[in-house]
Amino acid sequence: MNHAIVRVARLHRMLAAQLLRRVGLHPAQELVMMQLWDYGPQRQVDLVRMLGSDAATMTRTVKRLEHAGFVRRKPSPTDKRATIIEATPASQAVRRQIEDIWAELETATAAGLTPDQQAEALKALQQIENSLARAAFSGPHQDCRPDGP
Amino acid sequence: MNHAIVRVARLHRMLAAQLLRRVGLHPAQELVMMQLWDYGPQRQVDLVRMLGSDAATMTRTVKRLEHAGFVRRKPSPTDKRATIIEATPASQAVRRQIEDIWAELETATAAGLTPDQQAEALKALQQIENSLARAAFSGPHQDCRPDGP
DNA sequence: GACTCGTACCTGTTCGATCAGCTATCACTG
DNA sequence: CAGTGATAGCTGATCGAACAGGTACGAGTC
Repeated sequence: MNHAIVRVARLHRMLAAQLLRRVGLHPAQELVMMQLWDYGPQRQVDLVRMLGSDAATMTRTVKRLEHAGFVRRKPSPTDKRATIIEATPASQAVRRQIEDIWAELETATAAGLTPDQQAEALKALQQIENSLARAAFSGPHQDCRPDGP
Repeated sequence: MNHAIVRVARLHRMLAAQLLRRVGLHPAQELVMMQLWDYGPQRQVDLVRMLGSDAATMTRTVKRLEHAGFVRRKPSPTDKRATIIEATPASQAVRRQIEDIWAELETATAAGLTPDQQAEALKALQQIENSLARAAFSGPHQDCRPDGP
């Protein structure tokens, strides 16, 4: 199963990259945009939390998106540590395209599976996700001892 | 399904990285080693083909593995372009550990699924892999026309 | 032997993921 | 108010993934 997951992951990512290049985005950047479009302006930490990403990665991703003109940053009025990220009006121009790409990806993935099989596969994936999350986050404690002094 | 695949992929990779750090390897490096252990010395192209990776990536991965003492390179006796990669005797010391890690990963992944469900999930993954491969490699042809002159 | 074409590999570059280290701010406590 | 710890964000470094471009060799052709 490991090999299968690795290969599916790579192919899925590769196909996503291929499709996204049409609009000049890289994988992971479109997730940020979709998050912003769907839930409005928010802080980087919120993006990190929602996308399960990393703060350092998010910093650079946002920087690139800002440079490309897709997002804008403004200081939070209530917390001087935080910056609010929002999608620019210009970014709305590609929103539709990205949603189409996402749908195309979904179609390509599900091709060859009956609706029933799709539902089953989705359930299995979610179960696997839960198991992996448990193993990844609580498994390695091993002892719950950081490292001493 | 897209989101599920992305999350599972990330978690799976994260867990693999976590486990592999014990033996000082990074994700993808262990795939090369397992390939070499299972099928013996071979050329880089063969590794690339078997692992579905990229020639450039393989060059650097092999370089790091060589630097770490896990593999050795020797010129092919029959083809002066090619180099043969082989696992060093020293690498055998971690073979068992890596196989254990792989098994642990498999266990963590399958936890929460009955054997029947595992078989179903594996079949679904393979079907998805096929569909994605078709979409990724023959899909973007769009017309099979390179670009003219 | 010179040409051409494909193959095997390397290098440079860009991007995502992650770890470690750093600053600024906030919230809480004495 | 000063001290402390948590939080938000940035930067440097390393590694994998992928693309583009380049070198060296092999095989076939004329």
